[in-house]
Amino acid sequence: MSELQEESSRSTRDLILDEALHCFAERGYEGTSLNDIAAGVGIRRPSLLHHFASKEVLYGDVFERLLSEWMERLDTAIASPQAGWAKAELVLRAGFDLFADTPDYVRIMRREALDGGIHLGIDLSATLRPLFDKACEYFDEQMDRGTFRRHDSRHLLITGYGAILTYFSDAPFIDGLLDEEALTPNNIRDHCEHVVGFFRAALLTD
Amino acid sequence: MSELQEESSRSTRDLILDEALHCFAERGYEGTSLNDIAAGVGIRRPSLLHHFASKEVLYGDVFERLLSEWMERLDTAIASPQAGWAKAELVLRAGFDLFADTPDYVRIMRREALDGGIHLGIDLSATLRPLFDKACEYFDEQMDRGTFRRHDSRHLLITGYGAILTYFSDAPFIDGLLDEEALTPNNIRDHCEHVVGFFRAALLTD
DNA sequence: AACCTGCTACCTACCAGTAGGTAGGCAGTT
DNA sequence: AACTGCCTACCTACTGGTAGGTAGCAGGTT
Repeated sequence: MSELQEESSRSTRDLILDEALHCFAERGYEGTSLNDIAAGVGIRRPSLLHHFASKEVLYGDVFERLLSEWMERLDTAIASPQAGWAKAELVLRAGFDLFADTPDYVRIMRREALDGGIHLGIDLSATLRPLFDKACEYFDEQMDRGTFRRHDSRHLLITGYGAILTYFSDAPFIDGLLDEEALTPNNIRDHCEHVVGFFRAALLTD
Repeated sequence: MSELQEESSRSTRDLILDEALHCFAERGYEGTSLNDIAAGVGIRRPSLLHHFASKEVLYGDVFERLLSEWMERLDTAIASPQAGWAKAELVLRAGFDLFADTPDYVRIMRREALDGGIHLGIDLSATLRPLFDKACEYFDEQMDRGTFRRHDSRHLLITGYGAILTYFSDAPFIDGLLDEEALTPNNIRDHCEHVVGFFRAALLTD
């Protein structure tokens, strides 16, 4: 029953989610008005509020979609049967691809990290914590058996998180430093290769 | 003449600048109202606007103070007579100390990088560009003479920028990952040591 | 000493504009 | 008849900014 209605309803819902994601990523939670989002979709604000009870709820739904998509893609990368440096490199590249594919997610994520998650009902760190812990275990294991040079695994992961995320989140700023667009496919690839090489140099002793 | 008047005037001005820095760092440009700042100082909004022509001007002045302080401290670190890895380590540690001393500056800086500098009259990248280029030259030189392992100096610097800045800007988020406060003196020192060790491992071949 | 002038720092009261959110109506589908 | 998706019209709260007034202090004139 009402398959078409649900179809069209979900479609509008998704259009709103898409536009909201883009606006929130571009200008932040406070910097984005419901009018902006509604206008981007081509409807009026009250019509938007027909689909989402409030601005907060909309923001939460945007973030939920982000997290589920990221978790899914990262989970498959982490579950790969590789081992040693090959696996670390694969996850690193998967993260890079993920961020390159979803730059708006990166920026909204960074804004949320900056604000400490005040706009979210959920606890962001707690959601990502299992992945973080699993990664820690992996690095500790590798370092115990001498495959990797010894580092503090938790700080190592935070350093990696910052190094990768920043290139995408601060792209406008980096544009000015490089005198060219940071987010062209070529430059993204270059930076990816650099980060991979940098981490290999820091972790492998050969 | 009127030395006392100027004294008290500058004092209020500075109180406003301090409070504005903190509010803008905490909640961003749009998330901060002039009422918030005025209330923090203990005056009314119109009185605040007596000292600063507009919200934009106030924000610009806050940022100007930030930049001049950062540039000054970094300049002296860069001008040190050290060489090779010792100099890189010294600048790295100076940057760490600088950020640890001024966490509000870091957060407002990161917000500005995220937004691409739309709130600022000045071009942020252009201001920091000379330092960036000088650092690039230095690394290139070291790599040419074989002191450092070969990396792309520009991407290397961006990686370093992200790795250091993130620890401070995303502190609330990192708190949740570490299960302890990221910005305690002990944890800051630990992360600094980690980053220094990580960069040494990546750059030195010994 | 008493007075006037000019200035700074602050105030209350108000402006137009915009924010998020609600009420109620209308057209089309089922 | 009931429901959906969207609309216009409206509300209250708050935004940045302005108008106009007041208290207090400095310097000069009388």
